[in-house]
Amino acid sequence: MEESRKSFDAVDLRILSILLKDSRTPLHDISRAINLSTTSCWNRIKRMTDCGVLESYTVKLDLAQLGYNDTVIVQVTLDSHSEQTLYEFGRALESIPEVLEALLISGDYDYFLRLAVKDTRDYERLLRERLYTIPGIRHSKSSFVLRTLKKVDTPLT
Amino acid sequence: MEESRKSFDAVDLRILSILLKDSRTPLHDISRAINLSTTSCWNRIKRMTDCGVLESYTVKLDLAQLGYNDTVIVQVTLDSHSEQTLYEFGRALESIPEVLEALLISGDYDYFLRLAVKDTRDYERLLRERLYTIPGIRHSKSSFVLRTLKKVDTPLT
DNA sequence: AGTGAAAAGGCTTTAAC
DNA sequence: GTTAAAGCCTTTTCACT
Repeated sequence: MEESRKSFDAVDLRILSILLKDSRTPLHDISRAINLSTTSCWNRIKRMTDCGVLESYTVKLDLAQLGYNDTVIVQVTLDSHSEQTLYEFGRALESIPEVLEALLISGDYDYFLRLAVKDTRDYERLLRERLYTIPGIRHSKSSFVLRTLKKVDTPLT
Repeated sequence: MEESRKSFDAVDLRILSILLKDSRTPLHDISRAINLSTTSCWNRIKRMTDCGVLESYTVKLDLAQLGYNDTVIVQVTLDSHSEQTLYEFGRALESIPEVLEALLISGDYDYFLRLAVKDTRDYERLLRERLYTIPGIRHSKSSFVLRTLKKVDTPLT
């Protein structure tokens, strides 16, 4: 973590794009794809790792095969909007594995939650045992995801 | 892609958990962490790759460093809910890189979109030039993400 | 399913240009 | 920015339990 440059050229982006599709693509293949030596590719990847734009290497999993067949969007309104309440709400959500995403939203001082649940029974249990036990929830509204039209992690193509 | 078993034991999940944190963890380190030979680890990973639960190896990027500082949630209602309209809506969203997520939701026949934008000007441009040009949008409501309390990809710890 | 050990291949560094 | 080469580490295969 030495460099902190924040400019990336088109070649950098092409490398990231390749790594997004398959992070185990050999350097040799990357260098051929973008017409650059393997050493240059390596230096660019190292620079992007050091400056943090390339945060980590990970895997993508099929949640359905792990039993998580449904996604639920829950909109929540809290009683209070103090920093204290927000902090405790965040802490509580952190400890619930099924809460994949929790966003504080402008406008109505609402929260958007995205949950991964096994089925409707699991969803009901989660809401009753884990979510509604969090103090300070004034109101909530759930929507089941019927279809995922698109899901990507970055605007990079 | 030969096997299609859909049962995974605790050891499989531990391997996935390690790969989620760092997909470049050497097999040797994984095997030490779970008390299993490298070959067994390799066989389990291969099995999970073949059956598709381990979809792909990828990287996590820092979107802010790439210039995408803001996230916007857009809720959309369409004029028609026919399969044809849905299909064309999905196609149009597919071609907009900034649309990271598009979900068809139960209840009001609404869509949830999650957009990555550089700033408010970029958001305004995106809405005016790309989103509102899609035919069939009856109504939309935007919310800026003020804070991300939590964001993970799986319920696995 | 499991193991250890050998073979194959990719990563990383260095050096010279 | 380039190529080339060496050493190291990881992945992959194989023979066997």
